[in-house]
Amino acid sequence: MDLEDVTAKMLSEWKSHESTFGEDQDSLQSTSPQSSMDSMCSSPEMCYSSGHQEIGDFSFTGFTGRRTTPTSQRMSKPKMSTKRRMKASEREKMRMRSLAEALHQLRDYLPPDYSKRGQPLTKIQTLKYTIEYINKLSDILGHA
DNA sequence: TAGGCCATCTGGTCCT
DNA sequence: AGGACCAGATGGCCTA
Repeated sequence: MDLEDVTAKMLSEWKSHESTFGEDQDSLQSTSPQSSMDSMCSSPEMCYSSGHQEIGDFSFTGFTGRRTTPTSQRMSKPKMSTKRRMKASEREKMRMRSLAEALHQLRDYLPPDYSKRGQPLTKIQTLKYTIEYINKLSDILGHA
C-alpha cells in the first residue's frame, strides 16, 4: 500500500514537475549510449598513438599552463616508462568505462518522465536528476 | 557550422 | 614502486 501510494504521489508530482526541468530538457541531447560507446574512438589502440606523446623534453602540459608544479620539477621528474604509461592508460580506460556503465544503470532508476524526448539523459543530467529524485523521495517519505 | 557530449590519453598527486 | 583518482587536452560524432 505504502509503496503504491508513494509511487502514485510521485507520478503526480512528476506531472507538476515537468515544467520545472522542461527547460533543461531543451538541452537534452546525446545519442544512444551504445552508439556513443561504440562509435567514438572505437578501438583505443587505433587512437593510441594519436597525438601528444612526446614533444621533445618540453612538457606538453607545462605549455598549456595546467596544474603543474612550478619550475624545476618539470625536468627533474622522470617520465613514466612507456610500458607503465600504457598500463595506466588501460586502467584509466576501464575505470572510466565502469563509471559510464554505472551512470547508465543509474539512468534506469529514474522515472521515464526525465527523458521524455526519447533521448537518453546525459551524464550530468543523470546526476542532477538523480539528486532531485532522491530529494523528492525523501520529502515524500518525510511527510508520510 | 558551432556547440554539446563523450571516450581516451596523459601527467600530476595521493595513498598503500 | 605502482595503483587510483583527478583534471586538462584532444578529436570524433551528432544535432540544431
